[in-house]
Amino acid sequence: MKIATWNVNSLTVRLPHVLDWLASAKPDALCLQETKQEDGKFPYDALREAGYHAIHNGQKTYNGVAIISPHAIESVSTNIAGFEDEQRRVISATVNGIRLVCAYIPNGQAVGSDKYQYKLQWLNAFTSWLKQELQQYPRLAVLGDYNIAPHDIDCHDPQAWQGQVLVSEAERAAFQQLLSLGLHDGFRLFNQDSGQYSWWDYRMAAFRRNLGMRIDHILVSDSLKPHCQQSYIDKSPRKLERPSDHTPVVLELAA
DNA sequence: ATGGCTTATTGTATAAGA
Repeated sequence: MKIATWNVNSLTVRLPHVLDWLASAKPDALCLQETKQEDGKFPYDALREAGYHAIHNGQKTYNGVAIISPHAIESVSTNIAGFEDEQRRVISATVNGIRLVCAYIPNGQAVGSDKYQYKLQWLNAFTSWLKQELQQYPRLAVLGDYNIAPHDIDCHDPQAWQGQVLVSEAERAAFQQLLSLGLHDGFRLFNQDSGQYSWWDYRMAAFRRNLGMRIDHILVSDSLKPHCQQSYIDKSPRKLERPSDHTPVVLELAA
């Protein structure tokens, strides 16, 4: 079972990259964030022709999340139960007996801003909700763009970024709260190196210089952890023409 | 040097991302 997450920064623009990546990587499930389109514009037909089922929770211009799989996608739910939110940031479903939560966690813009407060409130609601989801679905993975670099080694310049959004103490504490539910950073089960990033700014030739952040993560539950076999960041789509600023993160589990 | 680039919008500049 190969699962992956990718913030595509507009599926309208990135559909060719997604179809190419599906064909070469052959994931059992791919979670997308920032599709930036309403459900009526989602490319169900193109994906079906490529052999994939898909579910989408979208909106115009911003946000939007999807799960794509060649297998049956069951027990679909959207958003965070009990949390009023106009923004389409969560979709969940069961594939091959594994509960997949696809999440686009708010960016937060700047520490102390209204959007930062929203991010922290959102994370609080998300964590409370996931605690219940884990009881119902012990075999669970949370895949997405967390907009949090959990540790200094996940940031190319921790000194310059100290206290800023994506790395602030409150955001990192919220990430640790998620882990305290019995979740584990899938990538770090296999790789302890610094310089391992999933996002690079479009500006400053950041990708070429590897000035990035590791903010896209796959968290796995206690029950799934023993089945994890490998995890890696696939930088190849970031090298294409007109890439997303994020690149896929992959986790492989024993069948 | 607080910018640089990319996307979407009913645009011809602005907002947002991270």
